Amino acid sequence: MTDKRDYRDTVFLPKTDFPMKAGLPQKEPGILARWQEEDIYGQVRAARAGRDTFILHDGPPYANGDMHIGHALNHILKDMVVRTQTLLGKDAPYVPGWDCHGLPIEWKVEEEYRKKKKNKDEVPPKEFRAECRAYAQKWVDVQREQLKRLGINAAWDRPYLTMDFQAEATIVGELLKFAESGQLYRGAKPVMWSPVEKTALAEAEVEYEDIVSTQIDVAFEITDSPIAALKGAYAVIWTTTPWTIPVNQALAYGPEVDYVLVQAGDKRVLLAAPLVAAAAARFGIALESPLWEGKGTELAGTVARHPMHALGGFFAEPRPLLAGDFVTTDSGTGLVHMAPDHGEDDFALCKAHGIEPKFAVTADGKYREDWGWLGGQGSVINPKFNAPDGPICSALAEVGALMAASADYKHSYPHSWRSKAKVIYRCTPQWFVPMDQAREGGTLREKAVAAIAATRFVPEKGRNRIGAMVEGRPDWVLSRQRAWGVPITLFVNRQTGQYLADPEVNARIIAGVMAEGVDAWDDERAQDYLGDKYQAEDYERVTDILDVWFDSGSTHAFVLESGRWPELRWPADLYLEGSDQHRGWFQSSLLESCATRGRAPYDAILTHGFTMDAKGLKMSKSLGNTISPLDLMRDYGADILRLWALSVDFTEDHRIGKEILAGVADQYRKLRNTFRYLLGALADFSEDERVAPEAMPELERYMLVRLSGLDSTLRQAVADYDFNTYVRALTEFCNEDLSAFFFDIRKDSLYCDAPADPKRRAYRTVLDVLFHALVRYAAPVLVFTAEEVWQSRTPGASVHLLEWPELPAAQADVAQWEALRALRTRVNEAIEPLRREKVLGSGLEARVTVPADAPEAEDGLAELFISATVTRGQELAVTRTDDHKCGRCWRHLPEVSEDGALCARCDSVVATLDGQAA
RNA sequence: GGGCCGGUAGCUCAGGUGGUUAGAGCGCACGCCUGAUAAGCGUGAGGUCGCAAGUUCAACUCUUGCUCGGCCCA
Repeated sequence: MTDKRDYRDTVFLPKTDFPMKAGLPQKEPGILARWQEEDIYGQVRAARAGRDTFILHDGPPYANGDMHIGHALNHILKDMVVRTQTLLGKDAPYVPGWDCHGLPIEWKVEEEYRKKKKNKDEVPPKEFRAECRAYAQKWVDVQREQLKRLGINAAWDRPYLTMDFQAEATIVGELLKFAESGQLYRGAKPVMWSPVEKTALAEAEVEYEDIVSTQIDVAFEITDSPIAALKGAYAVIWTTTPWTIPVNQALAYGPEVDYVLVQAGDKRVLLAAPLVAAAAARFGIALESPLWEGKGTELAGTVARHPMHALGGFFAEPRPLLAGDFVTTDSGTGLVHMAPDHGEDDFALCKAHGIEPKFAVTADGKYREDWGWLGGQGSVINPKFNAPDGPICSALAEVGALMAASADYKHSYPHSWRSKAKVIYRCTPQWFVPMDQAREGGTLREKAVAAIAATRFVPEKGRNRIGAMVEGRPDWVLSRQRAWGVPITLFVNRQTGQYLADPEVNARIIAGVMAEGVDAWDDERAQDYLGDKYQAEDYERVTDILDVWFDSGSTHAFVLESGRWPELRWPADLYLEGSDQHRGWFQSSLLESCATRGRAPYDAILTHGFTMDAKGLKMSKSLGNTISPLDLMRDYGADILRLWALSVDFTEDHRIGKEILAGVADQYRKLRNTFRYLLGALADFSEDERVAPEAMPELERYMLVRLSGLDSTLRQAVADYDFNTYVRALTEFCNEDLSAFFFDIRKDSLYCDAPADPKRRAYRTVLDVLFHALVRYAAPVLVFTAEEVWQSRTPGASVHLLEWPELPAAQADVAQWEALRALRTRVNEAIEPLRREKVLGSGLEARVTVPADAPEAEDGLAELFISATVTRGQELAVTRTDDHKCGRCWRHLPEVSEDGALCARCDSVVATLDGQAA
């Protein structure tokens, strides 16, 4: 025994084939293929059949283009919700969907036509819609594969599409519920209108860009006023849209604004006092001291006339000065010209005074042929048309009404986001849902506000955001003058202007759309739908289509309620989308459902922020800072992307970039190694080895208590949808409690104690408990890695069928252990200087003296400190031990006769092993 | 331009109702181990808590303004 024997082969080291290096980009597709082959989604459904359900209703992404980082984040979060609920034992089905109608797809198809020099208007609508349908289907298929790759567990072979005939029929049915209950009206209203696309645009279809416009000052002669000084003077208005002057019908002043009358050359002009200097600069003449001053309210009853009054007719009518709260002294003259056809404020103010819009500008942006001034001319968005030397300004100059004109006003102006062309406000007949119509149970607005109060918001601030929007929003404009969408299936009586709301007719319409889709709404079938009671020639068949937000706002009806997905139910437990959807889907669903069912289609709303680049700036193609989830999955793997999404504070805007991903990858490696250690340390573990918690050493029992603490933290995090806390708690537990503490201390026992030693058996029992808990905790996050870990120990059924772990109850003196861990930290601090001085290297060489009143550990402090002998004395001190080093366990113990000899424990273990070998 | 939200160490995040030297993990530096080894352990250095005023005995925490960024709207 005196020869220096190498005891390496008597030490029980961890044994595993589980690789340290993940190789996720290569490995994940294989796991995915197996899940698909074995129908993992169906297996989970079967495993949870009959349990309480948790319904997350998927908000449909638009079927246009590749998956981007926002889609990835959103779907990872949804998958995390579904998987954690499933882990908790709920039946949480997930039916994905896509939004398929709408302008962007239509535009893409038109673009194809333009490339082929084909005119869209020559293509039969039916054919055009078929191409839109095919285009949408193509991107549904592309996005489906991309989302699958993220490891999202969903009913990928049974998604919902808003263009399914059943969906289209349900949307029509929902619209007709509005009709039958009288919650629709046809009105005229200025809406955003694109003269290029000849259609009304939704706010979402408009973007703002800086442009330079012509600004003009126009003098309106005052013909009558209670203030004598104003008669014969000129009210001067300022505008950046000269083309609206031919449609002017009134002027507006601010009631609280101070006005002055000043001499401007040969004219006396009226304008706001604070703006005199700026106006003088534009006019290029001095504006002399006031001839009159007064408050806006004094201008009531003042009447002016249009500069082109000589044209007679419309232009000869009086232009009253009206009080408008929206008038400010920020710019212009403090007097605003009103064209109710072309501005929201204008429309509202004029309507209140009985002045109706004139519909002077046609769909393509020209004045209609019979218009008294500039009839047939335009387009009104053309800069030359509006220029200081253009037809409008020239005519105004001729009659001496143009005070100033210059093409130099820089401002932000709305443009169509597809054509990039300028848009205008234009009054057109549109279908509306009234927000404030008095009804049983309150107005739609009141119902929506009440529904918001009854909904849970995570984070809570979302309530305020959608609440403010609903309280302030105007009536819902439902109609679009486009081709690719669900038709507004209404018949309007040509005599009365009333739409038909006959349930029998409506039932036939719905049946028609169910059978043939939106193509069923055509003239040829009008009489079939109307039946015997009505004559087709008496009715106008509405040809507008529905705002796509009405489509998506109806998903709850055709997905949750229809029975086509029997695993679902109405209402949903949760809607989960980006915070932009407070204006979008959350709201359209809320309004649709409140109007037809009196409550929200969801119990809770979870929102996430947006993903910025590494510097916190938004991603855009023009900045070239976009990061594609497809690239990330190729380079890092889906599990890394998932870990990133679940590590950041998704409720706010958050960042992604190289450094951040490197950090996430480090975090991943640590988790992976924890599992690798568990697998290796548990090699050949069998049930015979298991020890009851009561029979375990204190350290093992303490670790079980720590684990149950982690368990509570994770459960709470799931309940709060606080995934950042979930991931952080999990990794910190692995790092601090396990790797740096428990595993490190018990290394000696695992390696050197006899397999049958009660301490080692207890340790391995706890490792087994840890394994089963941690692999489940990790499964919703690292879906691929958890499966790889699980399969490597227990090949067969998927880890994703398992339920939340049940932990053995254990007792430990936690306060005592906290004191011990604090002491351990102080000992480590004390060892460090000796390392610097090369007095010792390994902590096993440290002889530690602790204060007499220091806490004691069951198996001694040396084991806890991973040090040599520990004694008690006055204060904490460390010296190098005099004891010799055991040749097997490397501990320095008094009983070891010389370096390389064995300690009592090792001697016994080796003897047994030698005996077995012999 | 308006509404709402956010800006804590290199990174990701904690910091009830204002109260001693602002915390964690990772990364980094230095060191230990070489029987979890492209692993494990230890120690340490990093922050004028976006900026500026104000309220207060006391502010990362309250108020105002500014700034940067974001979403929505105009």
